[in-house]
Amino acid sequence: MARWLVKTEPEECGIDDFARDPETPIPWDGVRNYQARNFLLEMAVGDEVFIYHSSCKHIGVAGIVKVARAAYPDPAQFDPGSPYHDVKSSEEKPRWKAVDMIFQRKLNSLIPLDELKGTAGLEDLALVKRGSRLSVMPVSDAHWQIILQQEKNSLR
DNA sequence: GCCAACGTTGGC
DNA sequence: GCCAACGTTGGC
Repeated sequence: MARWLVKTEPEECGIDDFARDPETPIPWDGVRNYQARNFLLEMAVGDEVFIYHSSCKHIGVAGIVKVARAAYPDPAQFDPGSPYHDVKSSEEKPRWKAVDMIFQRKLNSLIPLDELKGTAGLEDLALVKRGSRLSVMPVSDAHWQIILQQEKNSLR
């Protein structure tokens, strides 16, 4: 099983939106970057995913969701009314993908970005690298465990 | 294929 | 709101 991290603006779709209806998968759409899309394509049902809140008051890792449906053509790319519409994409040759994700749990407390940056062992995580704009990224087992350990540490 | 211009991301 | 960093576009 692989593990991932995705960025989102909580105003748009944060961990609380998953928690509100924990039995219902939510489409993860609107990814319009090739590197991020390629990671979406690698996701398998059951993979665990950190939800990271960006561009907001409390920036950091907020919770965990699971992949509920593997990659399929993102419907938004065909919708002229959508901000994610892509005129260069077609039903025959869809360019962009979506996956569905479902709630797993909220972290006991949000792990802020500056804590992630200050933690030994996370230097290689794309998230903490300067200028990184990648919105979907793999998380190694080691990185995953370090971040969960931070959650435990914050309880003390 | 190069690269300047442009639009977007995202922390601050 | 600012702006640095980045990805994409399009002329050549």
